[in-house]
Amino acid sequence: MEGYDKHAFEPFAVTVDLAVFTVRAGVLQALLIERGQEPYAGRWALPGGFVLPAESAETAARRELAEETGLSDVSGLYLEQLRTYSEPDRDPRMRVVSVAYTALLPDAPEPRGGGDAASARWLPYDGVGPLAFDHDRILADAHDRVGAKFEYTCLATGFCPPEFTLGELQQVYETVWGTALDRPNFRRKVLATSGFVEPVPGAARLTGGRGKPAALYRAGAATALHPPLLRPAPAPSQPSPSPSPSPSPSSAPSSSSEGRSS
Amino acid sequence: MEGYDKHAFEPFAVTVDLAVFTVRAGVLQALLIERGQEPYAGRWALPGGFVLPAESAETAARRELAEETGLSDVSGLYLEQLRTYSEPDRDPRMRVVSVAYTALLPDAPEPRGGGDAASARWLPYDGVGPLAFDHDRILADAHDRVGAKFEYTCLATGFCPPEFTLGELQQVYETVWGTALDRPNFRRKVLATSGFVEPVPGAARLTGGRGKPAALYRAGAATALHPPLLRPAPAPSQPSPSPSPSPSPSSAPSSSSEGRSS
DNA sequence: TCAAAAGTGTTCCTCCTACACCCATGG
DNA sequence: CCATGGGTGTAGGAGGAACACTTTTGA
Repeated sequence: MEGYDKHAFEPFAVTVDLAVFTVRAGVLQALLIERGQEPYAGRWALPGGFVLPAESAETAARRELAEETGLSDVSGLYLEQLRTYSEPDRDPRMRVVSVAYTALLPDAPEPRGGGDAASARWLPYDGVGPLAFDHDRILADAHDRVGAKFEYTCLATGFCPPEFTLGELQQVYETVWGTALDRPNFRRKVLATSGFVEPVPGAARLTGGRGKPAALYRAGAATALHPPLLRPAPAPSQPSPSPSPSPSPSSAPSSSSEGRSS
Repeated sequence: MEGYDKHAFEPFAVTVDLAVFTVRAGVLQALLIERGQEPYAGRWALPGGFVLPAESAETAARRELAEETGLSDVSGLYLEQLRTYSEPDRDPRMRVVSVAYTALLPDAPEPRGGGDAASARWLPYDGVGPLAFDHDRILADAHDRVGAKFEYTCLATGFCPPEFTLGELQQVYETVWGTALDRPNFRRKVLATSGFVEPVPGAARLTGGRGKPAALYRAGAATALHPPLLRPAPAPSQPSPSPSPSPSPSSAPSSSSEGRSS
């Protein structure tokens, strides 16, 4: 087991793949690029690239994220390793082991990638067609993980701009989970968790013209939620999403993705 | 980004490292091997090895697990990918990217490795000296993850033999968490979660001579815990008698991992 | 008869849920 | 004025923590 020899074995390529999410107008969107070459030419795929010899996978992920989004400063963004995908046949050309990362962006600028990405675009997560390679599974795994982490971490503020209202934060939760939440209770839970959000003194914003102006908040220093903010249990037998009529025409509840992989 | 060329880049070695735990006599133990060569000669390290060209990382992990433990059938064991460690300097000899896995064994046989392991042994997790490479961090990450998963999965039965008593299951929890639990409440929680354990009809075992014989249970089919079995909040070093919101923000007890990267 | 460990019951308190209700703003 | 969305209050219930208590065994 100690016989290291740099070229005694078939070389592995090590890459990173990025599952980048944003919430815009109540819709969960993923950053995807269109492939120009075989295999999977014309299909959408996750952004990513090779890990360079002198950098860690996380450094590579952050570099790729900056290239694909065109953002100059990605240091404040949430970026977390998801898991590694290593099936021998996941890339038909050669052996590629890919370390997948999940990233969250606030209401997103158009990618307009400064990098080598052919055409990077935000696409709605629901109904995104079959992706190249095993990227469907990676994206679904990332979504599951984000949804689960919403329950017991302060992750959701990663989808929000620097200053946001509690209504916007709630909409982030509802979009990612695909369920409606009770506004008064959501409000109390968030405010009761010290360090989740902190008020911006005196500031308020008109939220779409009508209605009372909402107070503004910033993300706090906390990273964990004690106690957790559990999502409502899905109705077991009958998957009808909402028994009560929701007059809001915006986001369809999108009863997708309640199957954990792994 | 599409320029694949098998030898155009410095080759990466891809390995798996195994964090294998067991609970014996109320002590959490980890499977370690003693290194015979530089670097880190004489130090303890995690078992592991190269991923072969035709196998996935998970297959490699299962193969290594069988080799190091000497068990012929490792198909029923819990084995889960932990995360990937890819710092460029984590192995001084060459670039090695390692996919770490966590495995759980019931009260363990001596390793008596049939494989190439120099000397594999169970060592108590607490006070295990500095390990080779970054294996300290991997082992600590694995421990954190196992502890966290105990809260919302049925993982703990992976430490138990095929038939076990609730007292033994509770001792597994107490050993991994390092806290004492209330026996009546623990019992109720476990039995209230359908599919966590199922009784073995009519069977009972004398647990150490004295005391009433305990009923025996098998692991059930469930894999998730709803609602979760939360571990008691670590006692704050500063007991604040006031129920008013005293901002004690930090209180990150030990979690050496799993933070937001900034 | 005592110690030890399994198993049961009960009380109190916290948190979650669900709604009802008031406040501010634009049309 | 009313529709819309922000913000507050409150009653009921489910679940957890703490602890008293009974049962069954070996010494």
